[in-house]
Amino acid sequence: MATYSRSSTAAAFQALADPTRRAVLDLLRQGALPAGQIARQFPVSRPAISKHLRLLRRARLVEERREGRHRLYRLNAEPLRGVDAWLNEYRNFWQSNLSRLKAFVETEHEKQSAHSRKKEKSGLEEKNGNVADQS
Amino acid sequence: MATYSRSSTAAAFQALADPTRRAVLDLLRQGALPAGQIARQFPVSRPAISKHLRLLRRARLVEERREGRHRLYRLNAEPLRGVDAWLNEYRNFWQSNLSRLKAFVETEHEKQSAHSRKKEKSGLEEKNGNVADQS
DNA sequence: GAAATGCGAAACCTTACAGTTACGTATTAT
DNA sequence: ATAATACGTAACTGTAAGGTTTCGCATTTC
Repeated sequence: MATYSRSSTAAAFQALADPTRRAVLDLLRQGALPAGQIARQFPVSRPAISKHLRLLRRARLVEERREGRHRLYRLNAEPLRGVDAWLNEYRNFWQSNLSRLKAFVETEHEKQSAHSRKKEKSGLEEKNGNVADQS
Repeated sequence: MATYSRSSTAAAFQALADPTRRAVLDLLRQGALPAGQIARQFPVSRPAISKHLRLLRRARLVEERREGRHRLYRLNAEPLRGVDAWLNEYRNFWQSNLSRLKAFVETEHEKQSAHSRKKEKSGLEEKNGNVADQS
């Protein structure tokens, strides 16, 4: 697909995929920096960083401000709110909550396949329903 | 770069970059599903979904369990904890906190470029220091 | 056993992207 | 004016990604 949703959140997700870009954002958390000083912190060429910055700017995760012959890049965390909101729907899942459910479903499954193997008719929707119970 | 950090968090970030994969995870929040039923919900071919699932599995965001001739995929949100942790460092930035700082820096800059343009010697580190104060 | 079902893997194509070097352009310094 | 600085852009390369169609392999069903 690759062009599914052009929301700013989607752009943020895509921008965050690259570890160098995440590191650039990490760096900018401590204050705005000119492109050159950013590039100096990474084992890649300046144009490479320039391109990362352009992508980050497209995702509105950084803002550029021309300052004489410098170009200062400043972090704009606002698009990360969308990322956070998406993640929010998953918070329940990584608490002990799911671990217990997971264990339950698995032992349940082993019991079933261990002694009554023949009546495995619609085991699909069954499991489906089970797991859905966690919400 | 593209092979910078092989941590599971990095893999998660990369997996989340694709909107289809995020949608698959959203779907699986409601319960485990076999590949076919997942594929049916998307306007792409089944093998395409298969590949997405493989990537998600590599990132440990889903777990596969063979169930007769089905393969059930279940959400595993645990790797998202790393994503959340990364994001955590940015939470302060999208609160009113930064907005005020941002406004301050900008008016400060306009004042400076408006009346004393000549003594702009090391305005770089200066600004740098300013913005760093937000932490 | 033969047919049907449910998938993954292979082979292939196209586009995106991270990286490079070389060049152009604007700004400050001399 | 000239040189140096600080960048971005262009052009090119290699590789990974997402997509498709074709094929093959288990597992049920008949």
